[in-house]
Amino acid sequence: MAVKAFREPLSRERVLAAAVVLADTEGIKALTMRRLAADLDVEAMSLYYYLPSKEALLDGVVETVIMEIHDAVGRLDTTGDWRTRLRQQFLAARQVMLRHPWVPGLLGSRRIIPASVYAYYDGIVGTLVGAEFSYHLAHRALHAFGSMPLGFVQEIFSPASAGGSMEADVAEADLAAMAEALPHLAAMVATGLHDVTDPALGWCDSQVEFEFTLDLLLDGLERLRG
Amino acid sequence: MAVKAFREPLSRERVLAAAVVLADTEGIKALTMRRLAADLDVEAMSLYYYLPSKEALLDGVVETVIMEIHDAVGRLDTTGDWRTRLRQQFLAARQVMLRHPWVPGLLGSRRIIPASVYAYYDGIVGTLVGAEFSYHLAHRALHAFGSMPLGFVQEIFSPASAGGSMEADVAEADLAAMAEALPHLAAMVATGLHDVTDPALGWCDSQVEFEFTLDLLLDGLERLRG
DNA sequence: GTAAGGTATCTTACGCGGTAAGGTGGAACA
DNA sequence: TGTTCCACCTTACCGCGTAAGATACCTTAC
Repeated sequence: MAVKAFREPLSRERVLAAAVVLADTEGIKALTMRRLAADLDVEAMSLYYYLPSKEALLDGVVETVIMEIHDAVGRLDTTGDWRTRLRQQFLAARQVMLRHPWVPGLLGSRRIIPASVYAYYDGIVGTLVGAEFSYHLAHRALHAFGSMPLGFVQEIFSPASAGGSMEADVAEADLAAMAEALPHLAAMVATGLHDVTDPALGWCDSQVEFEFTLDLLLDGLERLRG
Repeated sequence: MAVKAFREPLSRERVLAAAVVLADTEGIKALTMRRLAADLDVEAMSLYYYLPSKEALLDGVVETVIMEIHDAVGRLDTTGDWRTRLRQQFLAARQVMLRHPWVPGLLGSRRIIPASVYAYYDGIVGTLVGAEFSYHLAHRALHAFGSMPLGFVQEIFSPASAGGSMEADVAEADLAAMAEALPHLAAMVATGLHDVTDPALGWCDSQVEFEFTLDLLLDGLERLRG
């Protein structure tokens, strides 16, 4: 008689957690129902006992990561003025996103936004109006922040799934030819574009770039405040 | 004898143009090889004579839209200071994007960036350094702009494919319950969030929001310039 | 003990997706 | 009159999400 291989029973949480791990380790494209089931030592259709569809799975995965951000933000201390608090908060979110570089793309494809996102943004509005922002300006601020509260910015060059940095691309291309066709970009690159230690969430999305843009916005809003 | 139905021969350009039209009219999900072929009165595999893969098709489609932006920007007059020029330019790009609301999502999923994008950004750098920006600040500016040169911003709420506006969502939900769980957001909505005439590229991505954020960035950069 | 019912998982099968491999008709050229 | 090449078609495969239903196991009731 073979030893019965007991396995942890499934659950919505276990499935979602495994989905996040799978996306983290092998990319979002590897996240298929069959593959996820295999990772859980189960058949694909068994997942449908806990999730009605793949769309629901992806929604759940997004929600899982949002919760991770929410938790990270909740652990921050809440002393300091509005700028300090939001700055800390967005940077903490960014640390979470760096662990899940496939989230921005996925988030952009969702049709419905989990309630936890609304709760998260509600807190941001609370911080702003608590600092004498009008609701009107707070609303504008939310738009201006874009995806920064969630820890990322739209990156045109080299999305998360790409391995190559611009430096690599440039190295591949003929630099001389580039100087001819793209004189200004070539000059910019030549002027020492980066030290390139932290490609992180896409091309050039280093800590300093994120912070620069964030501060640009915070400064501008500070001037309009009150 | 049946009348021979002559049809325009295929070409890469014709395929790409048809793909853009298909995505515009029925959404990016309808853009499959079989469906696109059917629209062109051809079998799916025939497309592979002009394009090596679906990925290449999508790359080509993106490139097609970039060219459309490039052309629109090329028709603008180039008098005025750097702010005026870039502002005009980004707003012109936005008009193109409004015709192709599926592009932001698609662009985010591309692995390689068409050369035309680099050419386009080269012009922006040219404008900036021509206005006494250092290359360093010009680089920062490019990052700060994010996807604005291409005419859109990262929209967390309600991506392009979604039909619902936040107002609709809010109307569906119990407003009283929302006031309880999300007091600040509820207050913001109550304060008359929008007139909601132009949902356009996603939730609240109205012209005024786009311009507000753009001006916030341009103002900040102007202060750092020179 | 056994029958009934519910819970969690598996089996099978379908239609649709991208695309590999190779076929075919006609025009161009020898 | 072949031969070649171009443009398009036919067939087929595998992986995907998932509908429908079977099945093993565990309770609970009698």
